[in-house]
Amino acid sequence: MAKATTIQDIAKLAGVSKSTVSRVMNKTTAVHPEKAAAVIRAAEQLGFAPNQFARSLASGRSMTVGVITQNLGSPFYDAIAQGVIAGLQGTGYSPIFADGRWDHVVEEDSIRSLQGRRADGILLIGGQLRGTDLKALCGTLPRVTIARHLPSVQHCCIYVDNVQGGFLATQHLIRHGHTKIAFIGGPHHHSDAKDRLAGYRKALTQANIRFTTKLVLEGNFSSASGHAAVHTLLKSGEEFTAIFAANDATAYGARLALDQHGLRVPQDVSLVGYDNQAESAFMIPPLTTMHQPAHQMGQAAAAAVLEKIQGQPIKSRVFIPELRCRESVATRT
Amino acid sequence: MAKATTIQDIAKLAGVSKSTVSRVMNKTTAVHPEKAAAVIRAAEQLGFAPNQFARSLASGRSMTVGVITQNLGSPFYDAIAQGVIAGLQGTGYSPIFADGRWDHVVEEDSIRSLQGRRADGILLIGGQLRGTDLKALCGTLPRVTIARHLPSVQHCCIYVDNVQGGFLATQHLIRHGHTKIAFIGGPHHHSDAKDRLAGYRKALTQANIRFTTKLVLEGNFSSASGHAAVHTLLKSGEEFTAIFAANDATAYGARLALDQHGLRVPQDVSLVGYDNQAESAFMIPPLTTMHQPAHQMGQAAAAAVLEKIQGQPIKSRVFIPELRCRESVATRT
DNA sequence: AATAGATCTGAAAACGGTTTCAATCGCTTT
DNA sequence: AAAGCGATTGAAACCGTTTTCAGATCTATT
Repeated sequence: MAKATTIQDIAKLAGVSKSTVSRVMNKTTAVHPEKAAAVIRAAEQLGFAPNQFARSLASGRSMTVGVITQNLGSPFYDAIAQGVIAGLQGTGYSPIFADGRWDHVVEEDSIRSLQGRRADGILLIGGQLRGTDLKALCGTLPRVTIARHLPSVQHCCIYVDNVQGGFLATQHLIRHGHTKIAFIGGPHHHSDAKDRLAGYRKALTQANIRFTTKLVLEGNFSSASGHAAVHTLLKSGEEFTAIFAANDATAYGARLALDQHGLRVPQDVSLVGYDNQAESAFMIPPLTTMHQPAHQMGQAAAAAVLEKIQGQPIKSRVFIPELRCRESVATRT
Repeated sequence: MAKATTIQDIAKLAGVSKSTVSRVMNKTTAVHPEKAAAVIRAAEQLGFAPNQFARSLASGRSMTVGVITQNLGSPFYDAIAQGVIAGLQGTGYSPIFADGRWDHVVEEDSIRSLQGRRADGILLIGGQLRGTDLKALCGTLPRVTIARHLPSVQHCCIYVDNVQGGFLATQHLIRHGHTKIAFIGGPHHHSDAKDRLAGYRKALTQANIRFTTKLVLEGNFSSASGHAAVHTLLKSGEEFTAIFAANDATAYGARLALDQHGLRVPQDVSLVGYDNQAESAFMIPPLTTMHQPAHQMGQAAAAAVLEKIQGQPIKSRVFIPELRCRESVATRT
């Protein structure tokens, strides 16, 4: 490509010094209107796009915030990312995304790389990093904000209460008269999955329903795992009248398996999902599920990093998922 | 944060010059093993992360490729993005994403910003920019690669053949004995939507089936629009035995509307989607749809930019979507 | 033993901006 | 008319690397 135009070229064309050009571009100091106009004209004429690298190097600010998210491509984390993008819109800061893939090694690499890119702030969404590691990081790193529940880092956590979500979903089923409720969870080491399971147990306990491991199946948040789980559940012979799936994708798989076994939803088996994925409203029947304010959360997180970058202390904030009642739950008579 | 450690700090600690440190870090020139070891030790001890800005500024290479995609959050474009990420993995280049949102103003802004970030290459996926604008861009910009069909820019196009896709889907329906096939499309100005419609017409013509506008509905690629389209279609009284929806999301909406009107799929109405979204395999019944090799395409596109950055000419490449037969199409007897 | 390469190495010049500092200018104030 | 002030301005330093260039040290040849 042709050599990019620099501040210097503009200075020459407009007949001023490069300092003045810089001032016009950043509006840091008043310059004579006439000269300013000349500079702007020159800039337009030459199609000037300031070199961000030089800019950041000189100013020490990168105007970027690094976002480490998990499972890019999954509805929940994508929605958060959208929220972050929206929250950063118009603030002059741009996000740089990195996928932690729920792997603390990948995560550490990403942080390294973000560090190299001199992100002004870092947003950690979910992930496997242990509290102690995080503490260490918080010391050396710019300004970290965490979208995840972490007891050891009380301040600066923004998260959605997964145990409450699991509780609410299960309670909804119980209120419709169900007592034999199966739970198809996520990987057992996954914090979201663990929390939702905890919520499920809490609801059972509160309603004096005996908890049995025979009704909890391990999935991996995929439709295929939901499908498989229903097969093994059915084969086990354990009775159940409802299923709470740890996410909507799992619920889809479960629903298909049920259909293949001639079981109707909701007449024979009630089904509740988690995530309120866009497709859920159009399932047959439309799926009752827990809505997570992911977009809102992303925006809140973005706002929080921004505050933190400006040196303000930020407050923790927890979001509560809401039940979206549709047609996949029937009353057990 | 504490001032980041620089190459200079390491030089001092290791007792060498910063040039040497740079050489060790980049392996550009052999240095005495002993000194190299000292440098590495020092770097580790100080937790050194090279400042990418300084690096890029000095070298003139940013080691990034800007990718302008459309509709972040939609399955197809997300899958492409994943492919691009995969294709860039391990090459030393990182992607910077910007969402063009199918709006040429946004698109131009994004290109501007990417220009400022001195992306070494630019990948344009879809979008509204006109051929002439693109030509202009190709002149001034680094190395642009286009994932989209553009007759005016013959070289360097990577795309999937949407008219062939539309043709194949419609043909599948025709082969199953359907002649009254409704088409629920996308916005009429959307190139993908237009192409799929063209494919639909082509299949009809080839089979000597009269084309009628009464059977083509305009949607916007959302489930809600598919839902609405089926309502208006049914109200119109126009007969039909099959629906080809321009994407899977639309098909989901259509399928629910059909169900609400007591129409069974596929016994009463056959349904074909487009995209092979992950959820489609788990619909009731599993949805027959056109699979687009989005991930592969993303990888191919990434490979292409890389080649282009290295100054090699790249060849255009067109991908053909494949039919994924599932259970939403029945033979019309 | 002298010389030509071949290896290493450090000094210094970019890279393209921002920012500090001091100087100039035109007015207003005494 | 001299002094003081605020508004503008340019020169120069600096940000942390890479990269060129030339010098220095070794090794191998004659």
